[in-house]
Amino acid sequence: MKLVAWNVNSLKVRLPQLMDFLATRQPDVVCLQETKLTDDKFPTADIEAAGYRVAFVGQKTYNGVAIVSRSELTEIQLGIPGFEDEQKRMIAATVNGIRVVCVYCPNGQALDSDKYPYKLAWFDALTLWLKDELTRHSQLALLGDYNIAPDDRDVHDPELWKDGILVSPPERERFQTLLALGLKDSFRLFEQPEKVFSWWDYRMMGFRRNHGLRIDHILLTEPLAAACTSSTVDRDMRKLERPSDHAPVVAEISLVARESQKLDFPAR
DNA sequence: ATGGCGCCACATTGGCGA
Repeated sequence: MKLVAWNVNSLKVRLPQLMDFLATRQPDVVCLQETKLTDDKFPTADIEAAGYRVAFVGQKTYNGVAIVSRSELTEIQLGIPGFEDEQKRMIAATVNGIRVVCVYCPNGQALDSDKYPYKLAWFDALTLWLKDELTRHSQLALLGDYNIAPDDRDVHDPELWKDGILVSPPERERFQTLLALGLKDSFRLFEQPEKVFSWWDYRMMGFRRNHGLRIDHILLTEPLAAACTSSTVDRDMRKLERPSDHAPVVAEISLVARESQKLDFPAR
């Protein structure tokens, strides 16, 4: 089972790339961020014609998230329960027994911006809800654009970014708090090359020079982490004409391993 | 290295992203 998170930076502009991605990569689940579309403009027909189902929630100009899936989507949740928010940044659904949580976490803009405390509060609300959600779902995947580079290994030039937005200690603490819920960073389950990133600035030839950050992540609960066979970044999508500034991140789960896990360690 | 690029909207410039 192939799970993907991709910040498309406008689904209107990137729809042809998404259609090509579905046809060539054959993913099972794709979590999209920054669709930037109101629900009445969402391209449901195109996605269904490609053999996928989709659940979405969006708004004009900013934010917007969606889950594209080969299999049925049930228990769809829009927004973080208990957290009042105009911004459409979270959608969750159950697919093949896996609770899929798709997030577009706030950017924060700058440490002295009003958007920064909002970012921290948003993560706290997400964590509080996930803690509850995890009591009901042993198989949960948290995918999306976290807008946090967890470690200096995830930053092209740690000195340049030191203590700035996306890497500040309070943000990194929020990421660690998610891991402390029992989630694993799928990318770090495997030996990886150095300087693998998921986002590169459009300016200054950021991609060509690999001046990037790893801020898009797929976190997995233990049963899914044990069944995870690979976690990679699909850099080829960043090489296309008119690319998103983010590349898709991909995790593969062995359904056979997942099933044997369930037999070996039944839910308590 | 202040910006640079790309996307969006009550647009032809400014806000925002990261």
